[in-house]
Amino acid sequence: MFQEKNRRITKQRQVILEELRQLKTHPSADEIYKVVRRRLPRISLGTVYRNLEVLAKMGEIQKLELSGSIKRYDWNTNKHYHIRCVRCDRVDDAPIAPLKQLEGELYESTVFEIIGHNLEFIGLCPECSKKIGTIDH
Amino acid sequence: MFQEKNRRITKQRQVILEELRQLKTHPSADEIYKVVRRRLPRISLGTVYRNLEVLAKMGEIQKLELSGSIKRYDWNTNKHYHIRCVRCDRVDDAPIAPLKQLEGELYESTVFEIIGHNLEFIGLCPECSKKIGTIDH
DNA sequence: CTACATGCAAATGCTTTGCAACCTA
DNA sequence: TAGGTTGCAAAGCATTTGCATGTAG
Repeated sequence: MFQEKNRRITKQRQVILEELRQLKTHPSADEIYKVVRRRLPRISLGTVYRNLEVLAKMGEIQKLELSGSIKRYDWNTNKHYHIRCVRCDRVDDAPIAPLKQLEGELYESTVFEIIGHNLEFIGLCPECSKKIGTIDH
Repeated sequence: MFQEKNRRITKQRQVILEELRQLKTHPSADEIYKVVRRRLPRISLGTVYRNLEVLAKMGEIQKLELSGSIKRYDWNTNKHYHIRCVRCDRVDDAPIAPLKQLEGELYESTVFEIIGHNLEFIGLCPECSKKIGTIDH
């Protein structure tokens, strides 16, 4: 069901997973590529993308559904929320418990079949906050 | 403050705004382009993008912060939530009141300076739900 | 008149894909 | 050895940008 295809354990796949788990941040494919390349200098960006996709499908990692133009990946596969810096795009976990009753509230008032929800906070990280001084743009 | 520059009322800008308000959906730049081109055949996609940006800065429309790879625009400038079809990317309003206490909950437990939040529901629109029959992929 | 705006095309940034060579099970 | 996987390069797609020309105020 979850594994329609025979997945293989390749060096590339292993290292990508290890490095992502060690980072403990929410890196983009390119950030993962840069780190992994230290151990596997010949790896290609395409392979990183393909493996992140595969690992997500396997349930080993989580592909984040965030606004913004780049995809990010999370070693933590549990459902949780995030907060993103509008200025530098840094992403942290948002320490707030999952809202379980939300989807039920919507149930009777939408024609959609609800699958889930994403909650994302927007803000300024300490560094950017310092640089800007105040929130105005 | 909101209008650092002298904005001009051009034919293009007018038509884009009118058409967006008439659509009452959550169109992408390209969808708006297709519609506007019926009235202004020589308009360019670049102009559509530039004007959507300007109109959003002017507060006439809202640029939506949704996950997924394309930006969408909303004639409704009030804060509200959305539900997006995972399959066809259709976006509807989510009829649920804004959660006002959310950001306060986070206030003490994050190092970020919170600006706001986005809540997005994910689901299947009636059409896609019919086609698929069930949620499994 | 003079900024701001437009059309056009080229460029950008992120992601995906085709393909031959290469491995893993 | 069969079929998934890789590296490489090219393609894809949404969006942005440079520039000469056009136009609103």
